[in-house]
Amino acid sequence: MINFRNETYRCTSEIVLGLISGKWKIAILNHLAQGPVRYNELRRLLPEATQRMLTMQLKMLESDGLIIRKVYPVSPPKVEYDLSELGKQLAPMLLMLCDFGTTYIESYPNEVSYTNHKHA
Amino acid sequence: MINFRNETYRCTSEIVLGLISGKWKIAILNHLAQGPVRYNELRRLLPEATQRMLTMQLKMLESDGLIIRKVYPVSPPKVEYDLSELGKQLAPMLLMLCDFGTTYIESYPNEVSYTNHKHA
DNA sequence: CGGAATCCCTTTCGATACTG
DNA sequence: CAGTATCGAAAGGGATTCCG
Repeated sequence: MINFRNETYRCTSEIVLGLISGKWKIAILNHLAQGPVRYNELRRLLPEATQRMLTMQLKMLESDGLIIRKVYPVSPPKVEYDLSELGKQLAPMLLMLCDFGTTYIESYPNEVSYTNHKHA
Repeated sequence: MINFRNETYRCTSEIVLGLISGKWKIAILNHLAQGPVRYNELRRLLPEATQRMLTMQLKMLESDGLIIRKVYPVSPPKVEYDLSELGKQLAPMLLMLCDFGTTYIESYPNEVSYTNHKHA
């Protein structure tokens, strides 16, 4: 058994699930993989995320050490989010998750469909 | 965008998170990786899981096609759970999750401790 | 033996409005 | 520009009891 930050886990994989589980975390990490992004640009990239949720997910990713929040002391304010070194190491794992997901849905072809956008 | 079973996803990895997120799913899958297990043996292996939760997680894994529930029409009843072919394909991915988890907690050595068991 | 049913609490998430 | 604050709904999970 593993005790980490006052929680008990049976496998380190359970810790990782906690790191990336959250409505927008994967989407955020995938965007940051292309390079640093400003807050409002993230809002534009994830139009269905409420401001509250986006901020919450960013705060969790930051406090878990996966991303870095950089504040530029200018006016108007400028805040940029970027992957940390730890966050960059996530890449191959996220890729495997995608790969299995793709394999998985191919087992259920008539339950899948694709759309370019979903306008709320 | 991907539509799968009436849900919208931005990446197939988000689907996978849904498959394995749940209090006991990882633990169940890890045990089943050693071979088929009966219901009450799972209860013994996961003493902290309530009967209700264990049953719920098993039902989800089964309806998602990752495990197979085999009922033997004998008395007393005998039910065995086993990995499906899809479930067996999870192995390398789960291993990567473990690996990243191990790497991750090594970045925070003084927030980790280990115990053999946790007796409720 | 292998569950299902009920009740309740906690966490997560959405909608909306406001701010330095 | 980049957030907070407040309220309430929904989903996840625990405790307990009952059943074929």
